[in-house]
Amino acid sequence: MSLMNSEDVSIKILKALGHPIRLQIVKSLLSESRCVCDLNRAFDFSQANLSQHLKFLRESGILEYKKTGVEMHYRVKLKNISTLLNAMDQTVEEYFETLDF
Amino acid sequence: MSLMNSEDVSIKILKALGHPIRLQIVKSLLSESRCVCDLNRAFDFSQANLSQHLKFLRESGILEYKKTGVEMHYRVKLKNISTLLNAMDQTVEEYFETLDF
DNA sequence: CATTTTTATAAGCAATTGCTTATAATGTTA
DNA sequence: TAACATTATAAGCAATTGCTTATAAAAATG
Repeated sequence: MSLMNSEDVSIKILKALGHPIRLQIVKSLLSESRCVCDLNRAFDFSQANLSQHLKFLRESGILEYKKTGVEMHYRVKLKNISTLLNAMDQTVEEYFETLDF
Repeated sequence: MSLMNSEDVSIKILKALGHPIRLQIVKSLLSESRCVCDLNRAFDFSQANLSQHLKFLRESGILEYKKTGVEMHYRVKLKNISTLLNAMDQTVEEYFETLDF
């Protein structure tokens, strides 16, 4: 796992963000940390599915968590993800501008 | 295809970039446009494989091409991809800084 | 202590992705 | 025009991904 080079890390992060559920989770954690139960109430995918996506995001390095009693509190570990997602929004805006109609 | 909303576009772009070959192709096109034959010589994946990845990148909106004789010249259509990839590099840097050792 | 809440993980399966091989189509050149 | 160069696409298959259902473990509560 620590044998990863820069390119591996890039790919891992891009893959992690390149899924609608995971992107939604990350966005919802940008401003504040939340426990799994909270996320589970907010969205309507199954608990198992949510947990699996959280695992993926953890392993990509994007999220980290802290245990408090039974609850697991997740938050964004990489501050730069915020900048990255802003750049993403800009790119999407440009995408729509380039559409011929 | 034009029924895509912002989130769909984000996902499509992230998925397109989230593959080592495609990321490599996009990076190699950041500074200049190149024909497929050129890319085919530069990298060592099969012509069919290269062509399929180019199709994916075209359909994500990231690349565009122009036909000149038999040659197809590809280039980056979304200028913001450059900013996005810079943010990506920053994030990767942060990733390595956060590693415990 | 039995029950409930919170979370993770494993197993199984359908859907998607990615690659190879083969073929076709369109220009170019001898 | 025959051979070659450039590119795209289709078919087939293995590998990966994503979901559901089921189960387990740990902490909180009655």
